Formats: sequence, C-alpha cells, structure tokens
Amino acid sequence: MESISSKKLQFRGKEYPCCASLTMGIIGGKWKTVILFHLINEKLRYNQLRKLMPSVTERTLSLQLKALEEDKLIKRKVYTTKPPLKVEYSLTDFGKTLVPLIQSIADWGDLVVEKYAN
Amino acid sequence: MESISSKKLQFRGKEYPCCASLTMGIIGGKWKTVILFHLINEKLRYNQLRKLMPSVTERTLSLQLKALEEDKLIKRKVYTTKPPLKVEYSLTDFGKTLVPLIQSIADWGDLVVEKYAN
DNA sequence: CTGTATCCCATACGATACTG
DNA sequence: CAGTATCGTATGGGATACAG
Repeated sequence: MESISSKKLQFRGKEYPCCASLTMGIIGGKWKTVILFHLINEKLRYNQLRKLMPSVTERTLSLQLKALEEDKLIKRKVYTTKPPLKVEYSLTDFGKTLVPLIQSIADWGDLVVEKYAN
Repeated sequence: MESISSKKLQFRGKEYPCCASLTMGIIGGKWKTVILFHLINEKLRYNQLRKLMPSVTERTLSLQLKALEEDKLIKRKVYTTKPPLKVEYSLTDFGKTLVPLIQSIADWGDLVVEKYAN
C-alpha cells in the first residue's frame, strides 16, 4: 500500500513530482503545443510553420523544434537533392501518442472562446 | 471562407495566436496542472496541498492558487469560525470542464513513465 | 494555519542581424 | 530556404524571513 503519491518520476534525466508535471515539462511552454497541433495532420516545412505561427520568432521556433526533436516527439527530414534546402518536420510514433491530448487541449481552448470569452 | 487560421483569440484580456496556446496560457507553467490534478476528487486546504507537493515553495503555491482563482478555475472558501484559519480550495464549475483534460495530461505522463522511461 | 514581503536567479522568449 | 549569433528583457519561480 502506497502511503502518498510522493514518488519522484523521471524522464530523460529530469525529475518530476507528479505525472501531470512530467507531461507539462515536455509539452509546456508557449509554443510547443502549437507546433505539435499544426503537425497533427501534415508534415510541415520550417517556413510553413512560420506562416502558421506569424508571431513566433525564427530563433524561438528553431529552439522549440530542436527541443521537440530531442524529446523524440518530432522528426526532422532533410532533402538535400538541390540547393534550395528543404526540411520537413513531422510527428514520430511517440509524438503521435500525444495527438489525442493535443487535440483535447485545442478543443478546450475552442470551448472557452465559444462559451466563456469576454 | 477563412483563408488561414490567423484569427487572434482572446481570453481575460490576453491574446493568443491559437486555441492550443490559449489553453496553455491558462493551465501552463510548472504547477497549475499539478494543483488542478490534486483538486479533481477533493477539496483541499493550503497545507494539504503543500504536503502533496513537497517541492513547491509557499510563495509559488500561493501565487499559482491566486492565478487559478482569478481565472475562475478554482474557488477559495474561508472558514472563520475559530482562530486556526481554515481555507478550502476546490474546482469551480468552469474548472470542472478541465477535468478530462487534466486527467489526460496525467495519464500521458503515466504512460511515458511506464513505457518509455529510461 | 494561511499566507506576504523581499530578494535573487535561471530560463524562456523576443528583436535583429547575419550565414551555409 | 533554413536556420545561427548576439544581445536584451520579462517572467516564473526559489530561499528565507516574517505577519494576520
């Protein structure tokens, strides 16, 4: 019998006090869920993402993509055939396990806008 | 016909570029989902929350509770009958609309620990 | 018991210029 | 096209002491 839920959880070297905080540690922050949301249904190139997220800076987008890639949620494929560099980002199988959650996050946001917005 | 999803969303005075970022703006950060998670099934007092979250500081817990209260996700009830001050936090009806989402967030964290942890 | 007040720091994020 | 480099700022959050 476990007394209380004080077990520390670990993932990729980081410790979390709770399963909920582990998830937030991975998809938290201002942009990660937005990126994942846009990648649910299609692979996207760097500039396509920028157009879908006009308010993110190049630097931040780059950093967030790298972080998501490090956590194996997305994969980065480079097409080096011809000079105009082409890179496609898409969800990994692991990242796809997040799809229902990302969808729920987006849906709740929509709900709030519809029913509770000022 | 909407060209692209570039409509700005608003909630409580803040603007968000995407429904997913709106949700994250409200429940994001290191502790909010953890607090909400613990409040799913029971009202809890300040010190009970502290014991469930040993690694949060008093200041931070206080600030996050206040933020959640401002966003009307939780309510704070004070029992002033006798000197030992007693305060209970619980989900509002609006906060309860988040329960499935919080549960999904926690579940995905659990999944990761079970199947993908190092 | 339930918090506030101060102080401080790390990190996330933005702006802008520049590169392979 | 797909990023880096550099610099600056804002905010989230920790440590500790104290207050109603």
